[in-house]
Amino acid sequence: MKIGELSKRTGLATSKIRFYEDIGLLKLVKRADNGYRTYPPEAETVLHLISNGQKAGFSLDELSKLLPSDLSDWKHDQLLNALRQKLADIELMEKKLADNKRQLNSILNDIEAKPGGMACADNAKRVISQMGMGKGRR
Amino acid sequence: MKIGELSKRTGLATSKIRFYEDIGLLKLVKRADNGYRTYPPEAETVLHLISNGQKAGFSLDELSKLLPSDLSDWKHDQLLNALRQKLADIELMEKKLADNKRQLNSILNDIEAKPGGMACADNAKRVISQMGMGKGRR
DNA sequence: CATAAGGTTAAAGTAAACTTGAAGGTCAAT
DNA sequence: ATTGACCTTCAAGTTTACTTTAACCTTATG
Repeated sequence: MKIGELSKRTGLATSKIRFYEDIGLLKLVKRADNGYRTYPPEAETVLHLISNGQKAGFSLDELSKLLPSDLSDWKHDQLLNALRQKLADIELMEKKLADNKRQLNSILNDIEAKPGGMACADNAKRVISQMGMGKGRR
Repeated sequence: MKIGELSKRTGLATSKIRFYEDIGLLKLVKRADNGYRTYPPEAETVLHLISNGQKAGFSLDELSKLLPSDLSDWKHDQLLNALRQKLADIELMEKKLADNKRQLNSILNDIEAKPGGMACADNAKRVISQMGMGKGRR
């Protein structure tokens, strides 16, 4: 298929598809006699893998190391490990969020229970300050 | 505290902390007589919130709309609102994380459950078709 | 007093992931 | 044969999120 059809099938802009080729991420492409790009149906699969990989937090650089040019060459184990690592990261973050949520809820309950108090605001500030969602390195 | 201490406490580069101030994301800062930035302890909390917000998939732009501008100026009424807002923020983060996680899990499950004689390429296609995610817009 | 360590600014540079623009070639239909 | 849709390349522009650089000021220490 030509790039326009691939674009419609995947919902990705043609510029994006050409860009992925430029950076060596999408290698499943030949040229027709007129110079037009021609894609096998597999290309659609690869593009979906790329999009979903990005949604799951992978950079294009990571993806180009993970995805093979040929799907039958898929580095199965490598991909599995990478996916499991991302999943672990997310689960850790969910835990922290749940903790923070629980703390916030208890603060809210306290404040709503005794509206006149002056200490409650200070207390709230204290708890908020302790809301260590872990050391935030990126 | 001065910027160096805040940097050490949070693990964030001083350039990053100044940058967050530049774009109006970190407003918890005064100036000493010598011109040095001076931060209240709450600044550490806010920076952790920012880092973790980013990890949860928020852009700095989204975060500057979500985060309270001044933790130290919170009054009782505002505190309640801020807490409720924060709770809503966290729930939003949880949704994003759940989204990411669902994405990853569906990929993982399908790859792990790879039926015996199925070729990698075919399996990959099956994975994609079952992701139901359709067209990868971001 | 000298010097290092740490603070200040403004501006420029970087990297990722694209998009846009210009100038043009190809193809199907009227 | 001309229009319009679709294709090409290459370069330059954009956005986000920072870092680096340069020149300079302030504070602590030997």
